[in-house]
Amino acid sequence: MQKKPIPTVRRGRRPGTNSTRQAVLDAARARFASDGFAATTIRLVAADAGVDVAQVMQFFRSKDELFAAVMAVPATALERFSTMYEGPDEHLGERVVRAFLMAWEGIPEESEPLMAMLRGAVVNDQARDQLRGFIQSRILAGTSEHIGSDAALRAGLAASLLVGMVVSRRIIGVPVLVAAEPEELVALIAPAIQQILVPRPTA
Amino acid sequence: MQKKPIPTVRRGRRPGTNSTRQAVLDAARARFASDGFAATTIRLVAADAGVDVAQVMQFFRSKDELFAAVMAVPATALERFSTMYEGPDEHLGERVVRAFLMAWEGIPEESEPLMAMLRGAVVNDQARDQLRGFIQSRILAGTSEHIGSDAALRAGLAASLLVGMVVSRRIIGVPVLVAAEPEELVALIAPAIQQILVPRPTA
DNA sequence: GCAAAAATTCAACACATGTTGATATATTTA
DNA sequence: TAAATATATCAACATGTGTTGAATTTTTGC
Repeated sequence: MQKKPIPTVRRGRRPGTNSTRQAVLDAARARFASDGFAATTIRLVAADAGVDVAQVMQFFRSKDELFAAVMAVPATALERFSTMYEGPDEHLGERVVRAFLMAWEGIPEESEPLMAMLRGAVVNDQARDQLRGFIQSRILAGTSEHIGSDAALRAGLAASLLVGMVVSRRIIGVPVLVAAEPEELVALIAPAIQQILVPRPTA
Repeated sequence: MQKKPIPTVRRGRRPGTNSTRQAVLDAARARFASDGFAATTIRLVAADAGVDVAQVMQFFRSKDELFAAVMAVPATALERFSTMYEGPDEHLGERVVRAFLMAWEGIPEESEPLMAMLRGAVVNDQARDQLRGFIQSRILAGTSEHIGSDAALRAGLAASLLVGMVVSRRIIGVPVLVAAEPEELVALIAPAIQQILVPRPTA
């Protein structure tokens, strides 16, 4: 008797260095960003990463923790966000709009977690909490000196409107918005945001 | 031998008039609006309506068709929408913002289908298509005379921003926006929308 | 060198979901 | 009144999902 005829895939640990965990995380990030939380199945992520399903559970303990790991990344993206508020002047609106567009349309490593958060916010508490915090504090953090007593409302409002733009462009896929050049969008939206953030007429 | 001891619930058709179909539709509208498409199960809708699961399938043939039936209603809400553009003048932005707020915060029969559309748009093609059409054409339809060559982009953009406001207020639940009075929101956003819709400075 | 730990696959469970078929009662139609 | 149709319940199936446990191989720590 011979051994098993053709062991299609070897069973145990594979030789060499193991980069599987990162592969799983990358696959998950892409899936959560493009398919949303509910439609992303662990089996699909595993297949994308070329790994068994149980591996995903081994590294990250549950689907929720995998999602948390994916969304932990935006912390990086958000730092870059903050620096974009430096240089206080009357072009605040323009800088804010640019920051949003760049954050959501930059390199996948940074934009995908944001998309995952956005898509997930409808179904997943974790994502909704994170997005809520993002909307409420992101602009306010960088501009508190500029605005008056209703600063929080104005900042939250501005962020909300910009989230609407991103949603329409990246999730809903409204043709005119998808087709528009980023600079075209900046030119149209910046004055509006400026007007919301800075009480006085555009100056 | 007696008959069955206690037939807890009678089996066949019940006497009198049947309002079940409407009850199911109402329950579905409320569920889709508050829980979204994926999280709304047919069993839950049936329970809300006090009906067996199979009834739901009997009346509407599938979950998708039930959702379609729910979203067919906004046609009504959208007519009301159109009339709000009458009276062309420089307060266009204000009227548009008010129209959005009223549509999404009015009576449940009209606002719930819109919420269902919004929540569903992330997961369901049907909802996404409808929302896309809504964003692209709703404002444009009532304002084409006012704006210039890039009318479509400006209209789509304005609608997108307003959708962002509704999403933040009704779905994400951003505290400052939830707490704000509608008129407060109108006062802050209207000038911004006006500026986007009408190229010239606010006049 | 050897035992413990880590990485990997396979098989299966438990559960929820959309959907269907059989059956029973009421209403409507012929 | 008899047949056809509409409304209602129940039980079950097929499928997909997150999750778990056992088995197998490699690497690592002592």
